[in-house]
Amino acid sequence: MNIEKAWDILKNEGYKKTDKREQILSIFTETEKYITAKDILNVMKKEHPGMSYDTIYRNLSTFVNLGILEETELTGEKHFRMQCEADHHHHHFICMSCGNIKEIPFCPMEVLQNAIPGYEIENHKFEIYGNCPSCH
Amino acid sequence: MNIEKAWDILKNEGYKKTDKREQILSIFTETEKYITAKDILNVMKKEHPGMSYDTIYRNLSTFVNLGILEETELTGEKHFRMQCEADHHHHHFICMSCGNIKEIPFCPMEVLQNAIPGYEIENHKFEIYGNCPSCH
DNA sequence: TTGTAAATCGTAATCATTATTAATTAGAAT
DNA sequence: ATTCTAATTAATAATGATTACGATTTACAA
Repeated sequence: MNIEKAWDILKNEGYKKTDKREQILSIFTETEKYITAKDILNVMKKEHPGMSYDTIYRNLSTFVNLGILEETELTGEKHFRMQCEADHHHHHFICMSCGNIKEIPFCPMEVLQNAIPGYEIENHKFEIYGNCPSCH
Repeated sequence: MNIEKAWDILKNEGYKKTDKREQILSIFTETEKYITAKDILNVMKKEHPGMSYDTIYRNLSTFVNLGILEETELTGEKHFRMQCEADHHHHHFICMSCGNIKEIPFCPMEVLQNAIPGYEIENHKFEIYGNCPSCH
């Protein structure tokens, strides 16, 4: 996902083009990591001292709903990152030292469904934490 | 895990036997579901109107540290349940209708480590949500 | 250029959780 | 049984993330 694609989606859904949205999106293009609402505020308030949390949370929520961002819960806080381009379903390894992520080309769901017949799987969470090779 | 076993652990670690702890533990023995601090307060304040959140959170934290309870993060809240007796590592299917859980006799970690050589896995989260056969 | 709905600001409210202090209590020692 | 002491609890306040709200500003279509 890149900024142009994000704007295509936003425009298509009738959302307006604003500086704040542009800036929030650009922050996400500059990192691979999962970041928090606070991280975004810290960057943005340099240029816009009167930046409101409402603006950030509202837009993050919009972006997640439109599939522009993906969201996960890490140690009690919501973390966000750009939705992956990948057309295939996948999961992430999250490095606890540097915060970078690695795509895991593997999903245990097919195997799993056979293990619990009769159970209707609607969603799943599969995240792996540790240290990446460069932080090892 | 049952109450007697829990008290063995607590006594062994020097914790005192109190009514509040007894009651918190007994609530957990009466359900398979993951429940919140608030759920516990709601039950306990019927008998002890002046029940304190501090008591609940402090004891939940103690119980988790001693391996009496297990903890998970569901929709932004901490949820708890009795630690499984099972001596083998496993995961849970969580029914979104009735809240009951089913043990999944399967963990994708062995397969996974081969898929990302060089990455040091320290922890993982693997939870499956959906509807169980009786809620289907 | 103007009108209007959308977006933002500034701030307050909410919700879960943690911390603090004083009072109470379990269990050991006398 | 009584006393002592550290552990536990009650009551309440503080914290931190997130959500909500009224007033103001802005994007953009007519």
